[in-house]
Amino acid sequence: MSERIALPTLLAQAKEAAIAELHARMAGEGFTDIRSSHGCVFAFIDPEGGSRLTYLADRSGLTKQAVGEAVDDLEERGYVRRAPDPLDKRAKIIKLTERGDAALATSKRIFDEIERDWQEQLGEDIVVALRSALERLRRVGAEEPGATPARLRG
Amino acid sequence: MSERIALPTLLAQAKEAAIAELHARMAGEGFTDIRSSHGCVFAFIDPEGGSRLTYLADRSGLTKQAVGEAVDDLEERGYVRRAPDPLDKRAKIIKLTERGDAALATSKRIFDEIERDWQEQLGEDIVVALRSALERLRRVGAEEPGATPARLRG
DNA sequence: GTGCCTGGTCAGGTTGCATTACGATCAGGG
DNA sequence: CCCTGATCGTAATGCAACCTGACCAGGCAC
Repeated sequence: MSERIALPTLLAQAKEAAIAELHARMAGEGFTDIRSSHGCVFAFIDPEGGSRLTYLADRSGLTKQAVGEAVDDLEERGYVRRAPDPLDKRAKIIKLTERGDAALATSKRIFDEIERDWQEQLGEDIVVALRSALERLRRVGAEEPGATPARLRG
Repeated sequence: MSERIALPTLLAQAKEAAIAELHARMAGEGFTDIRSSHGCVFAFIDPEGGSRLTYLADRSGLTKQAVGEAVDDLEERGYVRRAPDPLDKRAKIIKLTERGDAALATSKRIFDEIERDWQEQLGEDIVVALRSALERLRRVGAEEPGATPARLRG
């Protein structure tokens, strides 16, 4: 109780804990080669039709180069593949492979599980309040001129 | 509304927003040369008697080398200095200079201001609930075997 | 003393980004 | 139909913020 810990510190620790938990459980289910930096792909890719690199970069707030590296990595590991875009010969569509699809589904399930675990440990109302507060914060932040860097997940 | 955004993403965005705001305001008050990576020092140093490098490394969850680099940087910029430890000739005590003290005080004030801003935008009860939830999460997390990586602030 | 532990530093490597520059393609006038 | 300018992805390069491993000086126990 002695010291009031700064909010960003608390936010960062909570995020770190959740991400670490995610990767631990992903590894436990056989996805041992997925790293946080792949999050910019999984978090925003269209599971059905795939997405363009530029789209993923926009959404994640990273540069095309950074996302391109993540895609290279995921392609090597068999989670995605690059297909030509029939509408634009410059562009490529990044699509999930079967394995990539499984990884995405698993990660989504684990996120839900973690949130439920937190609810059990803290009480459902508290976690609901936490989510609600963060979502509101996101909305008011989006309206401001500074814009959001976005990022995350994996 | 369509998609439920993962909690870690929300946490990360909130943290990012707060940290960016902190540095913007710090710069506005003349502290233009403080970066996030200096946080491991400011967040855990004893403002009165100073702290050892090893202590800061422990608390922040970083290696001695990483914290040492931050200290080097802050020393060059005049925020801290290394003094010999009278109790142990191997050790050095990292102490805030006058300027470092001012920077720490300013950052604390700004953190409070940001939290109050959030309260105005979202409602006081919501931010109080947010803080409370994060603090509880921290406490249950600390009890687990995985331990906390800690980190942050600046 | 001898031997082990600990505080800090030095050297070198990796990761995750950014900036700049580029060839290929598209889209819209003249 | 070509020319201009924007856009898609890539390549090269650099840098910040970390890490691991090796080391020395000093403390501590026997």
